[in-house]
Amino acid sequence: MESNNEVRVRIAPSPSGNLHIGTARTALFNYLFAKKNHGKYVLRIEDTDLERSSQAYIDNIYDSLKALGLNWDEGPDVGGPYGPYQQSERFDIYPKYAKKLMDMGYAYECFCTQEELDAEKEESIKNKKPHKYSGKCRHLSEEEKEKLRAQGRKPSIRFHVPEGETSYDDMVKGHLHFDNSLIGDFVIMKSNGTPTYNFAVVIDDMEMKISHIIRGEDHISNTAKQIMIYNALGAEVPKFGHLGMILAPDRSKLSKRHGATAVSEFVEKGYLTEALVNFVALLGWSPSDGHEIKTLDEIAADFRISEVSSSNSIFEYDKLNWMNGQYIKKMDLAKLTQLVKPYLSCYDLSEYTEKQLERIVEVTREPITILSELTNDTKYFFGKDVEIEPDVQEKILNGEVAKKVLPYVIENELDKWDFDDEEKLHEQLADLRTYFKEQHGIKPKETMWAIRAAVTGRTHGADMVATLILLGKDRVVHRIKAAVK
RNA sequence: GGUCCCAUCGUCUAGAGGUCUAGGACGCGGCCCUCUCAAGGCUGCAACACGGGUUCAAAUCCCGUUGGGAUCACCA
Repeated sequence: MESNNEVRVRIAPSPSGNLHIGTARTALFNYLFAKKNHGKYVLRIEDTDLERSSQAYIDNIYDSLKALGLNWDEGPDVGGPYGPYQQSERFDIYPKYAKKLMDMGYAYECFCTQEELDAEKEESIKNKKPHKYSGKCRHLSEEEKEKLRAQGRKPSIRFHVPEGETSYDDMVKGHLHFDNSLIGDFVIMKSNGTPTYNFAVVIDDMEMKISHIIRGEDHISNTAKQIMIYNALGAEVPKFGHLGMILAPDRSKLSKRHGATAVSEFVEKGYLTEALVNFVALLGWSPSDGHEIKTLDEIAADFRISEVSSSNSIFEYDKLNWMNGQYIKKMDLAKLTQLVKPYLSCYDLSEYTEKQLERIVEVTREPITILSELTNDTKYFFGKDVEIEPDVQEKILNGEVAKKVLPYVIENELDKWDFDDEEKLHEQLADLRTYFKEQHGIKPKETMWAIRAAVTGRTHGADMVATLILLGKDRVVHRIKAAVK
């Protein structure tokens, strides 16, 4: 009895593209549900459509899921008691069930050609009637079937939809019901001998003992069909829960033209997987304590599927960016430095030691929101010379303040500055500010601007003391002298 | 078009008949801090789609309207 109560959920992506952020959210909610209920979380690859599936996409799905921390208990790579976990390796089991259904009178062979089906469809559209398969092959005699077969026709197998109503209690939407008379007899086995999606999922979920199915609400209409198959097979119907969709800001389906859609694309852009998971969890779910920055484990402990919002939610970058920034600020420095390196590949990293690189990341990480910003934000650390922004040249370096400050610094300060001692240099700069404020009435801010402009070519950037020390005396002297010329 | 789902600030949401002159977060404005950009602290702006009911009382329940979404394949 114990095994019957075990919570088993699954995520069943189809490898016809990289792992979509929406699929990632579905995976996350399944994972959370499994964790919260001490159940198993299964990964199944639905590659029934061999034409569109590829190994590269399968690898992308594995990598993305792992990067997000959504590790599965059973799956194609790790195995498990109910394998295989890849549909293309399960092709021999579906016909058995199809035959069983036919023997019991729940399914029948359909010899209609695509053309005939299309004609039927057009006819009903013309008559403004909702389209639905007529069921004309339902009562073919053995002789008729033989005749059709002799013509070389390969039959598909259709499920005979019973009369009445199909209903169930959705874990997030509540009670749902469907009028069976609106559903035509649907194909479960294609004429080429492979199962259709609706059939394969049911067989697989049944054999894999899936207890709860959490998925996007685009599957609601499939649910009726699937429940009918479970019932025909005399199998226990799992519990269903349908999540609202993630929409783009224009309320359409999230697609390429809105920017990144695959988890791997977000990662390439410089989003941290921890932030991605956290953000996506907040689409439809909210923490009971109001504290939104949470680890996967914390979210799992607080997760209740019944409290998930049943409406769609819009994917806005503002909050994702903010959250990503929060994670960047808090992340372990050594780890972050490694993550950042790919974005710094255009520079000669050998100019600095590993420790110094870490320091560069440490002092530049503060204002950034995505990792890729660091490419530009660390630019002035590299190379002997620095590129001065036109605006900075004009407004700062050509200004009166710079003309006073910079020569003074060259004359009286550079040799005194302590490039090895952060505290001392900090004081020396503070003294310099005080000096110009008292002697020339120049604001502290402006004094620093002049130096910053000369050394970094910009008006803002990392902490000045840290920057000077990192750059080192040679570069600083060179750059300040170059600026006064 | 048929069917189904959904509807609180711009966005994500809290809210399960009275505690709501509707709370939080992001974003936006202001102030403080400050060598800059940030961060942090304080603060301001901003929503119950509309119309009917039910009830002493409705953001919360019911009906309708409108709007949005999904789905109607031998794709998954």
